[in-house]
Amino acid sequence: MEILKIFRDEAERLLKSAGYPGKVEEAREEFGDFTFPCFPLAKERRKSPIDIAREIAENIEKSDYFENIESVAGYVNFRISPKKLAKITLNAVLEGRIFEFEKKEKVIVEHTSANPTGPLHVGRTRNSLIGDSMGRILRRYGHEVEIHYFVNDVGKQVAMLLWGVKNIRIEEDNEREDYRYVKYYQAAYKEAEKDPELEKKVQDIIWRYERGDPELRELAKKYVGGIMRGIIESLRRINIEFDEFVWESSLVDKAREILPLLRDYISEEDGAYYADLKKLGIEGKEKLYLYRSDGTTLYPLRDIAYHLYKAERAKKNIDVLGEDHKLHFEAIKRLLQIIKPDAELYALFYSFVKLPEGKMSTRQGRVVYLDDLVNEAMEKVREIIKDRGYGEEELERITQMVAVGAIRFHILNVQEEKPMTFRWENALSFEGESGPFIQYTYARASSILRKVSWSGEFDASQISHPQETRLLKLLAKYPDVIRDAATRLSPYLVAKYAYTLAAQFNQFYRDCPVIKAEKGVREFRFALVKAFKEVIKDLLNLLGIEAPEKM
RNA sequence: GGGCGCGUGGCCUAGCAUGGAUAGGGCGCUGGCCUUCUAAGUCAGUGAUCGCGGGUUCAAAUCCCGCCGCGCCCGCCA
Repeated sequence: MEILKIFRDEAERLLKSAGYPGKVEEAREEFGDFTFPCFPLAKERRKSPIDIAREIAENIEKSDYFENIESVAGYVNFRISPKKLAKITLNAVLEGRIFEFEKKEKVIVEHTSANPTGPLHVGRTRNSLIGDSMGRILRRYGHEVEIHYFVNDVGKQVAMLLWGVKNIRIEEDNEREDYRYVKYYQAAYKEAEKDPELEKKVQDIIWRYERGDPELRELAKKYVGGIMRGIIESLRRINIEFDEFVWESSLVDKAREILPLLRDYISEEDGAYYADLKKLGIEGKEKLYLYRSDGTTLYPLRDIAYHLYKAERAKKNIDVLGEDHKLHFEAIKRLLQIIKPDAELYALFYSFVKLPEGKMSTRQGRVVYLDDLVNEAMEKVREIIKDRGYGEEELERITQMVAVGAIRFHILNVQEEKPMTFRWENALSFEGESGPFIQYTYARASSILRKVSWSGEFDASQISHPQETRLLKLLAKYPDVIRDAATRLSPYLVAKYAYTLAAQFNQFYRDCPVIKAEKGVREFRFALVKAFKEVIKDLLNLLGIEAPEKM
């Protein structure tokens, strides 16, 4: 239910009946809510914009949707009636209608899909958080959403890991599996630097693994499976879960089957096959190899097989991908659509999280692991709330919520394609534009409602304070924000809005006493606080952040 | 070299898709506000040639062209 559209439509209806049909725009607050710039009309009407605006304002019909319509410097400004707004908005929120969107289609969101060669680091986590939040937003928007992780157990990286497991002896301690096994991977790469022959041995592992070599499958089950368990555990700590894990090795046969379907676009070279991207209208690369001359498949082919698998299950597919995948994605999409022309495939690209000293790399051990970030954040939160008289269990619970809130918000609050540099002091900031700020605001609202008993009745005409109106106007934007985030595939829009809304509530909180307000006003404010609480809780949920009643 | 993305106060960031009225926030720094619903809050001050140069327009951070800087991609890796 889009609330502002009701007012926008009314403004445009009034303009039309005044003889000046057109679109209104959002106005800066000091001028009103909607504005109609008259400059473009000046030429055709042979009048100055100022006169046109004045004429409209003088002749326009009155409406109880607007408390004021006036002309200022060539603009016609409309100011929404607070009473009308309060009535529509509060009812929409409190009856839950504001959260309802049209039922849409099935969507698969694939995210993270990190190589299972070691623990998850913060660089990769941006992918996970964007994907997870995107999934939540699409679900809220009415889609039936399924979240996928594509487990890359076939490629060279995993072959390196397995080579390491077989050939390098490492003292294992009691660390979690992902931390234990990554050492084989790192050691194998060190070995590869010294020994150029290793490349061949790894190719042999790839070949045998693809053909289902039992010993290698067994090893992969233990080591790749173990690392995956670690990654899943790390992600679970920050509220991320998946509906389906698709193992790449399970798609090798399917990958071989689809090769002939692409035959018109494929050429052979020494027994290897590649797609001619130029012929497909894709710039940046000529030959995309799909099949090695030794008879093993290459990642692009397996990826097409996977996308075909997904396209058969859902009309719409969204991949969350690092910026390095742009060309690959274009190619995959074209090739997929040759096989299945009605497949709808979209990508949500993001830039890497770097360290001040450069790109994160598991191979080189230059990383900040997600678990370390979570641990640090928890320690810092614990330090802040340890003397607030919470019981042990509650303290741990709040600590966890706030720490995760800080991390998730920090990463989600930036436009996805903007490069990010990880800095501890920023990631662990709990003040200002941060997750804990919003959670704290939620706790304040909860605290008010906890202290009163209220029948649920209220009178919207009791609206009296500008801060009440401001808060309502922002609440009324909720449906537009969700629609934008869902259609533009941009979770950060939700993060920005959540912060703005919380900040607005804090101003209301400062200026408008609720519990001590006189009868009538008090009930109206209860309703407003309750509405804010509902909406901000939903927004936090879309960001994967829990809303603490106390903190 | 070609392609894609990013460039906004000391630092981080919104606005750019759909051009409009003094470019919003946050961090930092300075100074206020707890006898009233949680001070993880709030108020005031500080600080911006919107990378550079042209063009289009009544109007450009926003659109177009050229250039510069940074990142990413251009592999029988994934």
